[in-house]
Amino acid sequence: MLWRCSWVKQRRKILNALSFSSIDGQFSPKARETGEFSRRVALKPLTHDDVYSRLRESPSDLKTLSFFFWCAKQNNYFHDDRAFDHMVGVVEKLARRYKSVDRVVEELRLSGCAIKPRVLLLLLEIFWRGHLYDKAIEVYKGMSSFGYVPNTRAMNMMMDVLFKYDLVDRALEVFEGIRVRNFFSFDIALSHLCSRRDSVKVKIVLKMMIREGFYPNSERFGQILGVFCRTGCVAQGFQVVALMVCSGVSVSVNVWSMLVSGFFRSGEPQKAVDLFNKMIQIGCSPNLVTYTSLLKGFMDLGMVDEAFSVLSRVQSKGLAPDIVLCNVMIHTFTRLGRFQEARNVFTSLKKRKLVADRYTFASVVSSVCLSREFDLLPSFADGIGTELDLVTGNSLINCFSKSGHGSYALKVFCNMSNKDLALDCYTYTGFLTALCLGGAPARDAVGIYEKIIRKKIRLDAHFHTAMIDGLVEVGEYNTALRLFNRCILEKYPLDVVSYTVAIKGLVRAKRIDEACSVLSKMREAGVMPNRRTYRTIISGLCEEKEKDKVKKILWECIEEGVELDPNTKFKVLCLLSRYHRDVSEFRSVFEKWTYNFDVSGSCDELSVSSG
DNA sequence: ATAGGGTTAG
Repeated sequence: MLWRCSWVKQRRKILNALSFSSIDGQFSPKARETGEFSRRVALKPLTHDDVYSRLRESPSDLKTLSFFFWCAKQNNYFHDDRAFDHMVGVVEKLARRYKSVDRVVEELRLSGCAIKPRVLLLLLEIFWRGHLYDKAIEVYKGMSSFGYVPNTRAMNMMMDVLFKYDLVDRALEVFEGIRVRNFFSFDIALSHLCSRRDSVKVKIVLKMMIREGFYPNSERFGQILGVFCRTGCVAQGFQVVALMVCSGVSVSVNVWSMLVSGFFRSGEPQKAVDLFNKMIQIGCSPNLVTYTSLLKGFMDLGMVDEAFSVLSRVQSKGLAPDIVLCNVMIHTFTRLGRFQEARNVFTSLKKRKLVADRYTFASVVSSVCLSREFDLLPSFADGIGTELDLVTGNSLINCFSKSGHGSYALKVFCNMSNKDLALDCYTYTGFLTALCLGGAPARDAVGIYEKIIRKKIRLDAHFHTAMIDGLVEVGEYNTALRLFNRCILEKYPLDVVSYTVAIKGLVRAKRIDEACSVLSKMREAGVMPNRRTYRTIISGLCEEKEKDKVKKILWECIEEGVELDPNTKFKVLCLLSRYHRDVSEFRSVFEKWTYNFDVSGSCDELSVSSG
């Protein structure tokens, strides 16, 4: 833990170095009362080396512990890390022998050691340092049953333990219960809340901390800034930078880079660019990380030209791309459908003396999958046996199942399950897709789907949609729609794709009226239909020659400003052109359509390349 | 405990 390395430790070192302990040890009457230890030690100055060798030589664990407590009681003597670390093994043995902490304390008492608050506090600290958190909790509980009110230090430790056990609410209860919070109270809370990326609680605790007159150290400041920038609270990040300046922490390139990516993440590219210019203005030169943030930021917002200008800037600066930048480039080219260029970056890694990592692998797998160059897959099969992380595994499962290599996909899934990874909805979605495409009986797939739901992990719309779509694709319309309706009832997350898939099922089942009612239901639920939704329902209606319904939905589509694909437009034209009155009603719309046909017939291609 | 990066459905 970092917080031990601060000035408290320094102070102890100084005090110990000054050897006040020797004077106290010799003349304090209390020391004489403690018997054996005092007679042996008190005459000499109490040094860390001395204490350590005595701790090691001590014949019984109980005696060792009593001696440890006795030393700690001496004025201005503070145990060093070595002594504490040694005691971890000792108390571990005692706890094992006596089963419970209460019994250890009782045995201590029987052996003549007075049980004072300080004793329990030290015991707590030993367990805490030794990561024996269950025992630490026992000591803490024991304190109150002895009638001691835990002090700030004890409560700090307990809060830390509760955070480590993921008991955030209880940890914060302890935090709030600390009457006089010190720097460490805040620092521990902030460090845990930062690693949990809980920007809301970080905000609250940081405010309290400053109100009570403390400032985070530079490392914690950086962490806090990182959390705000990553969670879309860049405005707060900005305020944190102001605080850093006030408390004398230097604003490094890292800080600027974080803010740049933070502004992009919050969808404010102009502010990111302004900041970038500002940093140059004040003489802080951007590095590869800053450029990578810019590149990624522009790409995420579809500002392709700007993104490429960043690349040429990197080139003109003579900066050699590192593996992260190369990974971003592979990803960028893939998203633009420029698969060959993505491949070129990948093959250039060797020349650049860079080593591909799991990010590279995951991006390349997805690139191969999107480019449908499945013949490259066998080379990935080697990866199945190797160390897979969650994302790479997910990427592989997805790629294998889409390319009809269901058995490989299942192999990866099994591999991941055996590895004690926290499988997420990507994994389960890929798994279900592999099952459905691999021809598993619908009933089995649904059974597994329901089992996964019962796991109570966070599932998203993709997951449910994959199952429903899988059923639609094998013609199990009734089951598919039953699951879809249950999703609505249970308020499972559903998105445009989910509704579109359900409409597809209804269209295929020739239940056109129900398809139309799902369309209006989705609007009521606040989910707006997109081009694919309209394409699905309008093609269905055209096939059924439902002229009037086509007209109604076409108007809605036009009103919502959704542009149909050429294929669907053609179907509509075919159906309606037979009726003069309808043609005249839509004349202006149709004219625009035919104009667009002439200008660009490659509408679909564009939509593919933009993801 | 990390300044920047990777995976999904029609």
